[in-house]
Amino acid sequence: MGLHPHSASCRAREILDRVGDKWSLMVIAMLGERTRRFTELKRDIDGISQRMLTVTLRGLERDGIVTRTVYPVMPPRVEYSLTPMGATLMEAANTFVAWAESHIDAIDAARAEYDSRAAELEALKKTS
Amino acid sequence: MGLHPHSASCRAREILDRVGDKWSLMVIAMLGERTRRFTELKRDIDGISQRMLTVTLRGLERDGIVTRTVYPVMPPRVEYSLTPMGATLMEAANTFVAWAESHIDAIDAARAEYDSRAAELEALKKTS
DNA sequence: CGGGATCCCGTAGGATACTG
DNA sequence: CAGTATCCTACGGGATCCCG
Repeated sequence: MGLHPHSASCRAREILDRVGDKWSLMVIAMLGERTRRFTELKRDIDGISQRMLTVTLRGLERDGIVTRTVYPVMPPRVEYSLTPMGATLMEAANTFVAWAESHIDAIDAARAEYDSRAAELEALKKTS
Repeated sequence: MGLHPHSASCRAREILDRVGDKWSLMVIAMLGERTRRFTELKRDIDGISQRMLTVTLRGLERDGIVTRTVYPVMPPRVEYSLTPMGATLMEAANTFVAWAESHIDAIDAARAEYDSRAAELEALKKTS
C-alpha cells in the first residue's frame, strides 16, 4: 500500500485535510505529552485563538483522535487527551516530522540556490 | 527528535505547508511512478488547473523535491521528475498514507457516532 | 505545448464581545 | 474556565485569456 496516485489522494487526502491544517498536529503533539485542559493548551500553543482551538479540538474529537472529559464543577474543568488511535497517529506523524527535521537544511539550501538563480535570470533580462 | 511540541511545529510546519496543500502530494505520487510532462500531469491529476499545477511544481522545484528539464524544441517539451530527496519524501509520506488507509474505517465510524450523538442532544433541546 | 497575467470568489481563520 | 456567536479580512485556488 502507499502513495500510488489513486488511492493516496482520494481518502488519505481527507485525513491530511484534518491533520494537515494549521493547528491539529500541534494539538496532537501537546496531548501526546500528557492530558491537558483547554486553557493550558491555549496558553502553550503559541498564537492559537480560542475559536481555532475549539474548532480543532472538536474536529479531532469527532474523528476519534482525542477525548473530551467534562467535570461538572464550578468553575468548569475540561480535559483533553489522545485516544489510542490518536497515539498511533502521532507516531505516524513522527516519521514525517523526522523527515522534515533531517531535510530542512537541504531544503533551505535548495531554496537559496533557486532564488539566487532566479535573481540572476532577472538581471539578464535588463541587459537584453 | 519527533513530534515534541516545540521542534515539531516550528520548522516541520513549513514542510507540511508545502506538502500538505491540495495538490503537492498528488504530484509527488505521480512523479514517483515515473517522469512526466506538464500536460500529462495535468491530464492525469483530476481537477487540477494549469495555474495550480504550475504553482505546485514551482514550489516543489524550489525546495529541491522535483527537477524541471526543458528541451528547447518546437513545440516545447518539459519533463518533471522527483529528485533523490523527493523520493525519500515520498517514502516518508507513505508511512502517513498507510496510517490513513488502515484507520479510515475507524475514523468514519467515530464520525458517524459523534454525529448521531450530536443529533440526539439536539433533539433533547427541543423537548426541554 | 507549457506556461504567465488577471480577475474573482469562497473560506480558513483572526479579533472581539458575550455567556453558563 | 471553557466555550459560543459575529464580524471581517487575507489568501488559496478556479476560470479565462494571451503568448513564445
